[in-house]
Amino acid sequence: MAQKPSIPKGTRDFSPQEMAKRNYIFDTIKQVYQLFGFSQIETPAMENLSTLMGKYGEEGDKLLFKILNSGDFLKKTNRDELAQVESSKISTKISEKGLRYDLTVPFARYVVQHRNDIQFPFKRYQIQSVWRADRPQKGRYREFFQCDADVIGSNSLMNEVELLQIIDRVFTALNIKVTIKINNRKILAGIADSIGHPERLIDITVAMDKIDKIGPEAVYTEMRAKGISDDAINMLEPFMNLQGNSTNQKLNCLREFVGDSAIGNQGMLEVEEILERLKTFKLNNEVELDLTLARGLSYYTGAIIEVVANDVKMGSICGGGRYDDLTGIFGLKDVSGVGISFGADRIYDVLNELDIFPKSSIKGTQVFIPNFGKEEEKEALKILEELRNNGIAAELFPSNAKMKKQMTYANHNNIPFVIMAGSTEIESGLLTLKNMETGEQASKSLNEIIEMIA
RNA sequence: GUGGUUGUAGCUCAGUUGGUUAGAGCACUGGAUUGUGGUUCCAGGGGUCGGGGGUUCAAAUCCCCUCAUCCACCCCA
Repeated sequence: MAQKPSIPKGTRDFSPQEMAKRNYIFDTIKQVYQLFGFSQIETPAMENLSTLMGKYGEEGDKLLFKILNSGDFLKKTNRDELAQVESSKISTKISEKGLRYDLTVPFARYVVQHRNDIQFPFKRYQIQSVWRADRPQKGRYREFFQCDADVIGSNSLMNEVELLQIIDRVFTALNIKVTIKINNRKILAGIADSIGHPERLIDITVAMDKIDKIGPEAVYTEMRAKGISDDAINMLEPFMNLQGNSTNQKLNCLREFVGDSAIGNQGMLEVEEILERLKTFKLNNEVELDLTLARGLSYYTGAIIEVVANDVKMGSICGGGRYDDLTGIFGLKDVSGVGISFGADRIYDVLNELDIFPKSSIKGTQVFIPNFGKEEEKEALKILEELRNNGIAAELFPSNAKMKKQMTYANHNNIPFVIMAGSTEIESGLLTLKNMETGEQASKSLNEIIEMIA
């Protein structure tokens, strides 16, 4: 048993059937991205650690997979440091690269590096795997695919609106009912401002975010533990009970509250404009202003977006937001970007749980031809060629195995039609077509068969 | 990082208060059926019971350690 091979925790193999389903998701997303004028790029699986560190907050840094330097990496450390046994101190000496944690930061790096070749605003999409050293559980993997679309080099809120439309279209195409939650970091900053804790923005919002799960009292307790004063907590109370109110009610409450905070006001105006512009379009899913939506990634500065499936219990299946200064860290100032990311693996799990993968998404070989031997094979190859020329996916068994074995192969691979081309068929000129679902057989010419299946 | 769950055949799992040679279904191989799969019947191959240690005349079963796994929290896609 100890000899059994395995793969690292949180990673997965994908069987042919699973790949067909996954490709259906990727293709759907790709199609919508292209429809909105985004073009594709790819970046390496690994980045320099200096590119990745410090971009995702304290939690994020811990979850980075680091790659050990090649060669005798311990040479560069000195004995005193090693003796301290503090991995955080020596890790920078023995590891200079890491696996990418998301696609947004590598993209920001890409933009800075290729700024001379890019015509702004730059609309790119990217579908690649990312790695996080999290503990796996339901809907959470250590290696998973993100499908990102970002617009960089444009402040216009039209980008936010378009991204929301993309989200709506993708989930409509996939037949998943979702709630699109939006908020704005500037509103959260305004709230933190107004209660006199501008520096505790993240702590406050992360705690508020949990109100649905743990209730108001527990939220207050957590805030007190983080050093938020009772006065400030009291001021926050009206927000705790907004859940479920209409967007207008939320905005009204907010207007009173952050009216004298410049940044809060700005955020409110942005949200209002986005919602106003969205009215032009008929969306199939609800867009909800969720003032407790925070998102931990530290680079967001404006709009933030999160999508949850209505009918399945699962973490967010899509998220995103605006980041004003991500490229600034790499030396390109004043370039604002906004993007979204679909979690393909969670979407897969949702589709599976709801059992709504369309049958057409898992279509494989249409026609199977058993191999009857050297002589018959020649004829079969001609038929095969003709079928393929007509766009019909077809295959011939590579060797003259037993009929039972060959039929089992066709059955196992869900191939709907089998064409028998043995000596009797070759003599008569008519082929035997077997429908594997009904078991019926009929003599037909190749042309008739092609017409029927194509 | 914190808390819990479960480890028995390729897969899903039975296995009584510790007691002969550890079982079933599915899958696989062969046959009934040498040109017909999915249904049926017959036969067969497959296991250091996660690993190590302990208690006992005797351990899959009890105890300790360890590894793995899944789930929840945290965080997120």
